[in-house]
Amino acid sequence: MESGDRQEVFARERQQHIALSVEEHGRVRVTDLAERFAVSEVTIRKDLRVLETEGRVVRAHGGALAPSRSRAERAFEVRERLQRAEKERIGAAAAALVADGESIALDASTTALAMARHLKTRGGWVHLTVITNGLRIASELAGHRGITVALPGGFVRWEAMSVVGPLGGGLLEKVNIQKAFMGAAGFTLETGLSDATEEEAQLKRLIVAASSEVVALVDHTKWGRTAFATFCPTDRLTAVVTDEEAPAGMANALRQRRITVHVASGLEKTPSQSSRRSADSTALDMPS
Amino acid sequence: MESGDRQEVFARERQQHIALSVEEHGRVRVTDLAERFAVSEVTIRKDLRVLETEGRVVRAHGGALAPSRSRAERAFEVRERLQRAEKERIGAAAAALVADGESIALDASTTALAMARHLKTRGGWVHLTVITNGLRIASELAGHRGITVALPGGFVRWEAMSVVGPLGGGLLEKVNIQKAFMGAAGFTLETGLSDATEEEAQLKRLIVAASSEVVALVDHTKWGRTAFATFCPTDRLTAVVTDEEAPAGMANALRQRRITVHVASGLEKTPSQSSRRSADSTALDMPS
DNA sequence: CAACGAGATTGAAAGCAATCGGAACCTGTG
DNA sequence: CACAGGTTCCGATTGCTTTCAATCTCGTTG
Repeated sequence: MESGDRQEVFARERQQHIALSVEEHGRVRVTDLAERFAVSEVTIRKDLRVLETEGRVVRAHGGALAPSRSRAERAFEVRERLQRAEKERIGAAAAALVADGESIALDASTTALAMARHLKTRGGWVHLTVITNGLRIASELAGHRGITVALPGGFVRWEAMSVVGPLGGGLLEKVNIQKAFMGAAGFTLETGLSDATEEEAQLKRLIVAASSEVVALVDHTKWGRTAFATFCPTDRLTAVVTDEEAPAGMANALRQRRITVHVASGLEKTPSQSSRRSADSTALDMPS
Repeated sequence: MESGDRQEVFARERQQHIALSVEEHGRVRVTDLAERFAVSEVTIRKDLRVLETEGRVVRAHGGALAPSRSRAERAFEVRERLQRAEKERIGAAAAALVADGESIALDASTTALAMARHLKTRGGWVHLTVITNGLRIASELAGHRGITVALPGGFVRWEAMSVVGPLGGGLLEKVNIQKAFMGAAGFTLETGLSDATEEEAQLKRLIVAASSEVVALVDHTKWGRTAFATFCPTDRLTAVVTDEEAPAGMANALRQRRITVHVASGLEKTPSQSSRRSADSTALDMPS
């Protein structure tokens, strides 16, 4: 950019070339690109980071690869990777709150997916009914002994692999749900649980309305944030499952409102014998 | 691939190859992989550990195995393999019958899944609406430019990864469908299209009722067989897409009833320029 | 028109993290 | 118990992130 004989090459322009190169060859290396465009490797890495957030390449140590899967799968997997460890723990703790014979609802969040995997692993169900608007969750749980899966009807939102829309009402108005386990994009005391899109929020409101109890599944990054559309006020919540880094002040405020706060710590390792009674080990007491 | 002139391969890339290898062969051995990628066995074991945490392989002494798929996935895959080549061709021919701007319905059959894959590949859609009760199809088509996917509500039948049940009515009573593409377990002139379970047939009847035209997707093994529940009488059919081995007599009888019979031969290869008019190349004339 | 500041782009440098394989040591399997 | 196979720890190397400052563009202001 500074001087010399090179022609002007805008950053954006260079990124396009990199993207094309990845498309063509399937893989590129940082060192090669730096040489080819006569810029530093730092700059190339910045370009790759931009392209990665756009979903056009997948970064790897030393370079980048062409994204293999379809757009929907990619978008979903990116979200799934974020705070994976926390979601895993939250999912395990939430799964422990479910008793055989219940009817529960799960939304289409990645945290609920983690929970579904734990329900699946636990096994031994005689009659568990799961209502979900998440295609991934439905696929995951289908065919497991003792688990019945129901989906509301509607349009498929590929960003979340979820079913939304006014058409979905039919099922949700007819069923009774004991506990709804809901992820969210934001969670504050004042606004409750909120999500990024109105259509997703609409369907979640229906789920909430059909449920006796509502359990929020929110890792610490969701606390204190507000997303576009609220679908569940704080007072409607029965319990909140979160991780250790959630702000203590807000957690205490929730307890004062008689909302149980389950903190899923990374320590508890009871994969097999965690019956539904013993597993909420860290509930109700949070250090500091 | 094997050795010698090995180019720099990113760790992530190598892991992808290992995962593919496991998927394909069902099992891999550490020593083989170490030789193939010209890295130490320690490194391969680290790769396998990563892939295991991602759930893509299951480690074992000496190597790794493909993760045992769920009952639902196994059942589905078995059906998918049967007459795969025929289903592939039928799917391609059927996809050629779809025009941009239409609303179509697909059932949860594996033949419809093959068709969906062709719709996806074809691309260039501006506004195609697909109503399906197949979870696999919905997942496959979601997120593709110009394609809107809708699902009826209901319970998930794991055997077919389909949505069934009386609750699903809501959506299907409100929408208009131009063409319904329906697989079947049996097809005769007298009984029409039939399926093995009543609940699946119930939902298909709703789809048929909501559609202007009905196109049957039936490979030759379905002809002349009758399954438990009929969901569409022969006279309701607009067209039938099948393969070359379908009985000529029955095909002619269909044509006499003014039902178009498309025979998907293995020869035609018109992936790009097959507009909706030209694509029924083998329709209406069946040799021998 | 010069001066100024906000914003974008770039890369040098320093510190951090991932990758890899060797070696010592542990473990599952026959 | 023998031993192939696995784990853990370590250091070397390479690549990555962050910080910070230099440079350039562009719009605004005096």
